[in-house]
Amino acid sequence: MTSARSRKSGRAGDDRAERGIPEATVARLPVYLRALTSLSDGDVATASSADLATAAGVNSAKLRKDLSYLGTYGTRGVGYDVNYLRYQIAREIGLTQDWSVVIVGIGNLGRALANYSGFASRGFRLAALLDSDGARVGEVIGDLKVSAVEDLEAVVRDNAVAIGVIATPAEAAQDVCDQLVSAGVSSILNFAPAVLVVPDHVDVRKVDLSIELQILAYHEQRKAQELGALEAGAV
Amino acid sequence: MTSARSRKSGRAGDDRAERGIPEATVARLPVYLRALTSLSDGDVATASSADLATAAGVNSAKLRKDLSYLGTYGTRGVGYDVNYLRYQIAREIGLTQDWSVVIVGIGNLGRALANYSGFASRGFRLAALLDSDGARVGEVIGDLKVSAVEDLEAVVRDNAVAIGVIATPAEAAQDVCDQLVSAGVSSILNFAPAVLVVPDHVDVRKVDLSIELQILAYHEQRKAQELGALEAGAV
DNA sequence: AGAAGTTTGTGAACGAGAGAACAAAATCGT
DNA sequence: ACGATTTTGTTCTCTCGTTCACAAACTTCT
Ligand SMILES: NC(=O)c1ccc[n+]([C@@H]2O[C@H](COP(=O)([O-])OP(=O)(O)OC[C@H]3O[C@@H](n4cnc5c(N)ncnc54)[C@H](O)[C@@H]3O)[C@@H](O)[C@H]2O)c1
Ligand SMILES: NC(=O)c1ccc[n+]([C@@H]2O[C@H](COP(=O)([O-])OP(=O)(O)OC[C@H]3O[C@@H](n4cnc5c(N)ncnc54)[C@H](O)[C@@H]3O)[C@@H](O)[C@H]2O)c1
Repeated sequence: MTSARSRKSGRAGDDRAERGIPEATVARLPVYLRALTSLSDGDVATASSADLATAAGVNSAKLRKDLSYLGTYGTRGVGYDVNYLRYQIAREIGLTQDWSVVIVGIGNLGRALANYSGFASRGFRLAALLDSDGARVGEVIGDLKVSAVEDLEAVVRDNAVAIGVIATPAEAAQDVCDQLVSAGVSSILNFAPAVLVVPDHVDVRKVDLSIELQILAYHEQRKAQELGALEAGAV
Repeated sequence: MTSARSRKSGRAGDDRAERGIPEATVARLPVYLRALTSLSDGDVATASSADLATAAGVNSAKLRKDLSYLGTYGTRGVGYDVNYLRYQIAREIGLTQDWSVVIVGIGNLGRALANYSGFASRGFRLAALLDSDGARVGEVIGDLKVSAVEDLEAVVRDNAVAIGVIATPAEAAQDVCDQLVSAGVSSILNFAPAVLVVPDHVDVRKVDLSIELQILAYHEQRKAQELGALEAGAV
């Protein structure tokens, strides 16, 4: 997994963006991208790290350090050229090319995802919607028809699909995941509350509503306790 | 914000779970809880840290350390009592009480969320569905009727709502957020692609599909580049 | 009872990330 | 031309999180 990661620069004289941006930074780049797009829409040509940091909701030092991993795209005393930086980040993330995506499990959530316009807006193209329920196959959502899950392998092959979205019940998730992986998908976004086991070369990210709510509940409870302790102390 | 955090134990002799579990641990507790529930359903009475770690998809040492923040609930040479540990985690997170939740923005996504059964299963009770679109008000989803967003304050007050879910377009998110906060909500789960500004005492967590896809795309691109470099090197 | 085998809880080493602080590099005003 | 001002890029320090490794504590077998 880490075979080629810690190698110091491949070719001589190529220190720029030395293959390997910290994970925490990668997770923030899309946020910066969004902030830049919003500034660009407002006809702002140049922005300082402080401006950008405010728009992105982060510390300005952190933002500058993040951007420094990509290269030196700013100008001291001036700031960053909004459109130029936007393009550089997009290129670094890989948004200058299109990505084909399949959604498996077209229930409540899958249908919402299929209808989501923000999907296509950033170079993510829906190649197919797949479901195992015969009653759902053939239904039209947006501009796509729901296909049978049996077509998965053909769809992935024909559309060079790299990213699979799982929106099935938890029980089916691992099975669907295995099918995706064996068809050649190497990135998976999982909405089902299940732990997925995948080979090393496959990336999995999960979105879990229930976990988010529980984290909020924990802090909410703590706030209440703190208040209680405060009142008790005041007596 | 950190006023009472670094104080050493409140009462004498009360070192157990000394108010303040690391954030990374808090985020994993719900995963452990899910693993325990699944084991309990399979009539497993006792599980070792290795068993649990496998079920939760984490390192066993990490799991043990996480659990040690709650107290010493395991037995050396044996493992953990599944149901006992399950209760302890649930209590620590605050799931032994019910939490009232409102969803604002009943479009594609909000409707899917409202239909989501996994919501209620863990002590999260939907108090209301709110939308600003008059055409949507009155529509029935699940066992709730969509209310006008003008009712927000009354709903929050009458149901002691602590958690608000935002599923409106990005443009409306900050405005809705402000309304929620001023009505008394102190935890917010945001699905809109917008940076929310809130007072210190309010917690915000975001779920952002677009960001997740972009992170996957970055790694996907890197994998492809690595492969390319490998082939070039082999020539 | 005592030896052998398990498994927890935690100290210590290591690594990653956040933020403060500042020198270097650019612009602007005179 | 040159000092004052702005703002980046980076170094340094500190905090937080992960993982290893092992003594302590428990069970089981003889
Ligand atoms: N609805 C939500 O708001 C929400 C929120 C968070 C998480 N989730 C999770 O997302 C998942 C989907 O939720 P939902 O509400 O859409 O459920 P759903 O029951 O409405 O839809 C599930 C769909 O998956 C299909 N399916 C089942 N097995 C399949 C298989 N092996 N291959 C292909 N398709 C299969 C079903 O036919 C159905 O259409 C669940 O795991 C749920 O826990 C949903
Ligand atoms: N649909 C998805 O799968 C998906 C996925 C990821 C993120 N999102 C995000 O979630 C949000 C909702 O997406 P959607 O597809 O459901 O959009 P949508 O347009 O279908 O629904 C938005 C709803 O919000 C309501 N609304 C607008 N302004 C409001 C206000 N001020 N107060 C109360 N209600 C208001 C609208 O009437 C509408 O019903 C968007 O920000 C979107 O970017 C959606």
